[in-house]
Amino acid sequence: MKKKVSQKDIAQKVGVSTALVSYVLNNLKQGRISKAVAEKIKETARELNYRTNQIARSLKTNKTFTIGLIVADISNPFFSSLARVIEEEADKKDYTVIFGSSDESAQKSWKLINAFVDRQVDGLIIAPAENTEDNLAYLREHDIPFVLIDRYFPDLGTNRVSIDNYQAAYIAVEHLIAGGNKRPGLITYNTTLYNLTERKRGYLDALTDNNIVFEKNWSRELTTDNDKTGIENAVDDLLSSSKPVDSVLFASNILATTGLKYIHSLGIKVPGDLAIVSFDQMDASDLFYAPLTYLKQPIGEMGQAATRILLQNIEDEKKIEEIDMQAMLVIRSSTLPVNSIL
Amino acid sequence: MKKKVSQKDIAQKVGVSTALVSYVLNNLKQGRISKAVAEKIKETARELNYRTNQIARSLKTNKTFTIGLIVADISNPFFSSLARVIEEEADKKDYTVIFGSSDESAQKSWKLINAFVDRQVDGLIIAPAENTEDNLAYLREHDIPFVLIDRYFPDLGTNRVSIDNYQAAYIAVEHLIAGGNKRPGLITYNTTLYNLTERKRGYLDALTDNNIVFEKNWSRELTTDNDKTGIENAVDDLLSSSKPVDSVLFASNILATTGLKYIHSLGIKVPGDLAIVSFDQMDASDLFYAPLTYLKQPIGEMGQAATRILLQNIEDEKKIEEIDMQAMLVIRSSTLPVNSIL
DNA sequence: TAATTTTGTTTAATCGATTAAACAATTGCT
DNA sequence: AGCAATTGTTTAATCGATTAAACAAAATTA
Repeated sequence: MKKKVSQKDIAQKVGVSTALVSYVLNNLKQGRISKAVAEKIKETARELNYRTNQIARSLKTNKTFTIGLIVADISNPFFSSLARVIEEEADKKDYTVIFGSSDESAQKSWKLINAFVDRQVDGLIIAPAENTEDNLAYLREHDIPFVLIDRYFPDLGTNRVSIDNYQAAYIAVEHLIAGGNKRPGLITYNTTLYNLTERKRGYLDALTDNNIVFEKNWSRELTTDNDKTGIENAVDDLLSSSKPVDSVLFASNILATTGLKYIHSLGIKVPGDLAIVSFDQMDASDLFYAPLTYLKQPIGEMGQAATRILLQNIEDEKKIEEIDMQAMLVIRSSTLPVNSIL
Repeated sequence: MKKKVSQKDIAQKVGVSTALVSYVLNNLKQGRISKAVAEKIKETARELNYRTNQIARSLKTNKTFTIGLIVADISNPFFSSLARVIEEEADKKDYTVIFGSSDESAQKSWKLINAFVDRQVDGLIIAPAENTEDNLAYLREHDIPFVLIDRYFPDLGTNRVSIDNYQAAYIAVEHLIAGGNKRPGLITYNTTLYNLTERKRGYLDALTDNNIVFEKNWSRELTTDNDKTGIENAVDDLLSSSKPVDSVLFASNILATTGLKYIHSLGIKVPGDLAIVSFDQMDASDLFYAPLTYLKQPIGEMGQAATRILLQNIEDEKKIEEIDMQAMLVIRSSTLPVNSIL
């Protein structure tokens, strides 16, 4: 095997010190170095296929040009789309991304953060799991820049990029009500994650503001592991009460996909028997006979903003940015007004 | 901010040399070190919240416990699912994954490989783009272990994990023919990537072996950028000839999703007017009135195998493994026999 | 011409860990 | 007691780059 070429090798071949090699390859000390020597060094570097050892450089410069990305699950299309955008934005500034999935577990989260910090990442983009405030406090104490994405802790005042989930859920439910639905249900997760509590709050307030009295069995909160039977039971619950819901808001793409498959298998007519709105884009529903009305998150902009903020924090200013974006309600057949159906 | 704690800090506090600290923290020189000192060092490390600087360690040990993952597009569910598995397997052995999307471009691929190698990754898992044989030759020359996934170059004899694409396409087309279809079409990519040429070969051979003479306008090859109009035109082409196809095999999940949406919008009945088989699992079609018959790749096992082989190659043996797995034909309504429909 | 600047390059410390080799102090053996 | 083996710890080199500071030679200035 070809063993790795170091600056020392170049220095020896050209007959100069390694300092000079370093200066030339980094275009430093511009006015000082003789053009001839500089050229010879560059040429030799090319010739030997020299590549700088980033590990060595990082040790000295204390900069790795690497950022860590922690999401709940990289195989979830929402997060993998974010990852794609983040990767691209990072790449533009020559940063590389290392990633990990927390599975919504505070413990895994902590493990990942440590693994990344041990690797001296320059910063992190995190979709934080529940009860990970201490993780963030740790990062803060150690002056490691980070940006939260999707969820956040309103009390912490950290960098963050998210949508206004209250508002999103609110308009979704208003839309359902406007369409003639009198008993909108909610299927969400049992969690204190802010994005989801906000979704629930938006749902409840939309009911109240429209003079609808919320009934306890209109809503179900599931474990975050997206257990299929759990979701199916929740659907059953909402539909089997004596006064079943006439519409549902699903609080995530996975809930909606799984729930919809089940609803479909039960032969329930959408939107006739049940109107449906979901969070997040999903290919899955484009082919359903009644494409779902959904809340579209601006994933591209979120990823770009998060990366921009992180890199700014890394490179210089320590200004904290809290960015709220708007989700867009994309109206399709799954919520066609009840009247227009009959 | 709390500045970082090094072994030196521990050494000073305890009053010993850094060598001793290193030995203790790595559980080396077991019999030699006095229990008391060892305990004190460990305790002080805990107390100071010491974390080892992996960059420094890597420089010395020439090992980063990092692997690079290069796929065509991390936001493609096929690849993000693979990524998830790889991440988990890697994590079990304390490896971290850095990733990048090549967009099927040899140039981006090369850029990514260099970025990763500069960061001294211990190895790579790659879904190689077209014309990247030289990239792989480079890795080989430099003794950097890698495993190809999904696609490979049969002449190179590298580590690889893939399915038998010829066989997969073959059984899919046989299934179409057995169902009464006489003019199966193919929508695939215009590429020399082995997995796709194999799919085409399987398609053609299945026709021949069943005494069906392939006609040129049964198949379309598209650019790998998954351009929507391109896909729609291809569907138009296959369906608009004087003797249109009666069934289609889509060579990827994206082609199938996009194609199916279009077919649906045209009001074409599946499988009545057109039977459909696609490669790869897609939520998207579960909700279609005729769930698609598809070729299911064993993503979990592929990811596990790839990671296992890579780590083995990294840690010791240099044995080359070429693994072919089987895709499973999952038969659903989109290919119900023509007769049973009429 | 002597003193000063400028130009071109080298020296050597450093980043934070690892680790072979050296060393000193005990302990064991005969 | 005398020598070897064992135990406990330190010294110092090293990984590959960066970079402040030193130095020597050439060019400029007075």
